Amino acid sequence: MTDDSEQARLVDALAQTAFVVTSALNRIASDNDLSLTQLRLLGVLRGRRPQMSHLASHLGLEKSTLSGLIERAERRGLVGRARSATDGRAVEVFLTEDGDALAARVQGDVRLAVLPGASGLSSAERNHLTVLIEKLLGPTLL
Amino acid sequence: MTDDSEQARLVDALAQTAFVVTSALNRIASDNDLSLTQLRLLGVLRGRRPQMSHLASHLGLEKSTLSGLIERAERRGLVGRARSATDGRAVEVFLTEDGDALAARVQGDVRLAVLPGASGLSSAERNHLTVLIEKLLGPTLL
DNA sequence: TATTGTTATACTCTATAACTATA
DNA sequence: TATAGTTATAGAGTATAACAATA
Repeated sequence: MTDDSEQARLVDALAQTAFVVTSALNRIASDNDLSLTQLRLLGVLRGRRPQMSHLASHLGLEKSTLSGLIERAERRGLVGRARSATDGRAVEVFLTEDGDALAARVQGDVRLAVLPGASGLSSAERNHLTVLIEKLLGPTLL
Repeated sequence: MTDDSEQARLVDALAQTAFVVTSALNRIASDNDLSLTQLRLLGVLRGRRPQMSHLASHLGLEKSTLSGLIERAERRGLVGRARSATDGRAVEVFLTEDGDALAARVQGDVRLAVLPGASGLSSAERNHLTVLIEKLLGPTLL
């Protein structure tokens, strides 16, 4: 096999992985009345209490986009906002009790969704796959 | 390592792969003034001339969603629509010359984007990774 | 009647630009 | 002046429901 077609096959496999995993995440989000972005938001907020600005850059969103996102999540009772005690301009975001419970449920759903696919691999293969992915993503992050 | 934490690590690696690859695809799409959905659309249309209904189910979209998507792509001169010769209800979609050229460029960009990450792996590792991903996605598709 | 596609409507996500308040 | 956040505006993507044309 030439290096070129190897490359193409890996690219296709990665792209397909992205679409399949994203589809699964989208379905899980939908089943819980969430968008994919809100699912990410809940995941990021577990155990954290970031400022709006930090959260925006972590999610790769504009601050105005995040304002809207948080506004809708807050209206649904999933997150709360509080003025920072040390910086009068800053606002901290946190999960409510309901939001944390939902985040926990969603995380469980995600793990369940991967189970059937993973069961086709041996334990050694799963570990090897994990290591290879980590090695691929590690240095340059594409 | 317990099976549970193995599982969690694989799930995390897959989710991270999805986000990283999706981010890269989004950036490439943006650089070419496309949305991620339009990038997918161009990829799917290369060398094909599907009906609206088939295209919608292939992309996992509602027919009304696809109508809007195609309408915008058509307005930009990337795709065309034509009534089916054999079924007066059906509409076929195809890439214009401009659309095909853009699709080719985008495909090249995607391959370039994966290069740096892939270069951290040996040829044998790349092939093994590809095989494992294909095995994971193959049977159940999550 | 069933299928194919479009249109109307509504909501989320997204960005840019203008604004307010604080540092 | 610079930073943190919100609001106004606009456009894309998405779905549901109602509709028209064809099978």
